[in-house]
Amino acid sequence: MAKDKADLLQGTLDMLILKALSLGELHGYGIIQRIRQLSDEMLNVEQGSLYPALYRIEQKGWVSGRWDIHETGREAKFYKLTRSGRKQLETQEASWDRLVLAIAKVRQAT
Amino acid sequence: MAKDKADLLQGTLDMLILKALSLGELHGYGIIQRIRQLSDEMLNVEQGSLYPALYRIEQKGWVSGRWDIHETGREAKFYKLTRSGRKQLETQEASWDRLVLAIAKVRQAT
DNA sequence: GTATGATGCCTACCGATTCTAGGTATCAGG
DNA sequence: CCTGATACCTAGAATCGGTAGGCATCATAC
Repeated sequence: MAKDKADLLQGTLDMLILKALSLGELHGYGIIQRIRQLSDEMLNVEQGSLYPALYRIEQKGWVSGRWDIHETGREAKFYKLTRSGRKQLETQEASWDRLVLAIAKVRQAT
Repeated sequence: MAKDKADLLQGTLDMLILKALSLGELHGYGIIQRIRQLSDEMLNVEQGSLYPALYRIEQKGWVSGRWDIHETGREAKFYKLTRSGRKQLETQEASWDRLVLAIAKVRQAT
């Protein structure tokens, strides 16, 4: 990965994917681009990370996918957040906030 | 793990251990307690996570351990941060900050 | 006095997840 | 025609935290 790109920590990718999809239906490749763009190029999700993750997430019922043809005329598999997925996003965001807070507490210590 | 305790994300444990030791020499069991206490009971590091992590970190030269007897009269292995470990702590804190910032950016999106 | 829980160390294995590195195909632009 | 971007996928490596066990000592409670 490029030196100015941060590696993800395990457990954050699901949240990022769900968040990306919460902004609207999107296909896999587009999810990568959206995350990269929203993070000001700081986060780069590898394809080899994304597709297995999407599959896992779909198995859990958090997203549903369907093949379609988008405006450019090319086929792609579009994913949308399910109701359960939206709930899961909230849960994961809350966990993330708790973790960030807890670590901040430890780091405050002198 | 107790329901009000957060699981760590992979990659955060090293930073927490280094931070705990940056406050002063400590033995393994004490590191667990210090992290738990500093985080207001939000972070609970399991022994099965800590000892292997300590070993890894020592191999990397970030901490150095020595057996000693502490005030209670019991033996314990005390670890202290090395110069390299202090530098590593700074690096990991910077990475953590970047990740938190990047994820915050993604989450801001509407 | 003995049972229990806290302190203190350790290891083996499991499970989850991300990355690397490959593969395939289409399409636009130089 | 060749390259890079778009778009999908998989296999395998590597990492790492947790679970579950083991061992020993000590203080406290019953």
